[in-house]
Amino acid sequence: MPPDTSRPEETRAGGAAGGRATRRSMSWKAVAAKLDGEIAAGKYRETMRLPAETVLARALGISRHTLRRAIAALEVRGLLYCVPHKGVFLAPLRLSFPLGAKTRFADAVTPTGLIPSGQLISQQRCIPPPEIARQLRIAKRSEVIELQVVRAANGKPLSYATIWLPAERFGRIGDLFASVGELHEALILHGVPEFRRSELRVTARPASEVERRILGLEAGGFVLVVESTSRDPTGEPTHLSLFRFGAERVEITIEL
Amino acid sequence: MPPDTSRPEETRAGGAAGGRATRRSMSWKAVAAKLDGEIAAGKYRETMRLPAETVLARALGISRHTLRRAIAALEVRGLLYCVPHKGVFLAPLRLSFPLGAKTRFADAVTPTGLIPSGQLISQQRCIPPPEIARQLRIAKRSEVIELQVVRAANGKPLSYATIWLPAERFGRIGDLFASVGELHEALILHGVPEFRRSELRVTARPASEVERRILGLEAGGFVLVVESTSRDPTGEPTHLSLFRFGAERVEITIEL
DNA sequence: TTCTATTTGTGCGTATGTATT
DNA sequence: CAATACATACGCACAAATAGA
Repeated sequence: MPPDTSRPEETRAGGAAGGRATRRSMSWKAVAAKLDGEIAAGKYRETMRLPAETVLARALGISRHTLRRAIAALEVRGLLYCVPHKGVFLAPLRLSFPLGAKTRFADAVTPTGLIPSGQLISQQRCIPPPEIARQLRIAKRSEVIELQVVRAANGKPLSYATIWLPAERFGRIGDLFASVGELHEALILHGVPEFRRSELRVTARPASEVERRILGLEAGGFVLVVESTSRDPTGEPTHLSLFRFGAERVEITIEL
Repeated sequence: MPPDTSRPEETRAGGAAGGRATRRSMSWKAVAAKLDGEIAAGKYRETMRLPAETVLARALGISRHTLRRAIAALEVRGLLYCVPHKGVFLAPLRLSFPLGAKTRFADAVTPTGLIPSGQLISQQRCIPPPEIARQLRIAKRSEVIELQVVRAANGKPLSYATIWLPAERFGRIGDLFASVGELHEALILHGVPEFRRSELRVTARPASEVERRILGLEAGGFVLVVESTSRDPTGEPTHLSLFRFGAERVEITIEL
């Protein structure tokens, strides 16, 4: 992007950022701050393309170099993103998704005023991959219930989750989930009054075709993958869940 | 993908997966399990391209349809990834990066046998964006120290972090960091015996040009962004850090 | 540059075993 | 019992993108 420097930010403060104005035009920092303010004030809309660099630079009375330096700074902060030969776009607002030891999906979504919903896409009883069995601390060839759940806010799909539970203990979890529409409630009906996530593993990777279709992502989209193990009060693993979020739509917040 | 169903997995077990073998060829599940085992056993190497679908299907004695169904299942689990018209590749192993309330970078890397290093790229004193000031609970126009740090394992860049600290309290943090090479130590020398991360915010987005260059990512690469606020024992925010990881290289694990 | 071979993505038609109605 | 629905599996064919000559 900026061919004018090999460093991400300048090494020393210097410049004409805040001091006396000995130059007529703005420093790249002033430009970045100005654009930052305009974005915060809502001048540009979500995912909207900004004016072409030449146009915007002329409007601000600065060189294209300076503008590009400012844009690069905002891009690193995640406010803008650049698509080569197409333009500069405003990064989409992300739905903040709190994920703590006890968070339920509904708790995460309702504060935003959106209406949460959970739908069981499929359930099946099967022998899990060895890694899943290990994490659930069950025998290698014992069965699990595998649930596929899509959760949405205001009808727009937010996450696509696969959840594994020991079949011996949670034989009817699928039907219970289907009737109450919440994993938390279904587990209570199964005799687990409380459970806690004990560990989270977070990665990001390109979305598969299935994930793109379910989450409504376009080609080249990424998913944010959150895997977690939950345990009942005795420390026994109750279930393992693999959440996939459209990366550009959410921000996951974790309380420590 | 599989045009034979609108669902990601079949709803019921059914099929001829485990039962008596009345057919000669394997079910797609058996194929997935076989490939899973071969991958776990190390038959294919990291990021290696698998044989072409036609070749692999013939070798396994199944149709290309069945093979594709199995590949789709493994792709959703993150073991493989497909690049259109190029091939199917083994997903790269990820460096697990534990990020808890008190984790230090060195603690995260040393168990792997890799040699950690941290390099201060730049430091500067400046007025931060309003959002940063708010999170640090300092006056809107008071100064902060902004550090740019690249951390590497065995010389390969792992993370690129921007760290903001109140300038009034941590005026010499940059020089201290440069001499000891660890933020934790530098903060101790600044009179902060202990600090804890109180909250994490995790997102993923396309890497900017700067990030690609620093982290050595290729075009189209994604960064996993982890933002966290740390506080001293009195609850006063000490610093705010913005970590960027090459998404395909790491897995972040969080103890709750 | 154009041409070609390779490879994945997608669609259709058909057959079969299992489960439900 | 039969009729139906469905997941599964196979073969063939073509489109679209890529890589190399």
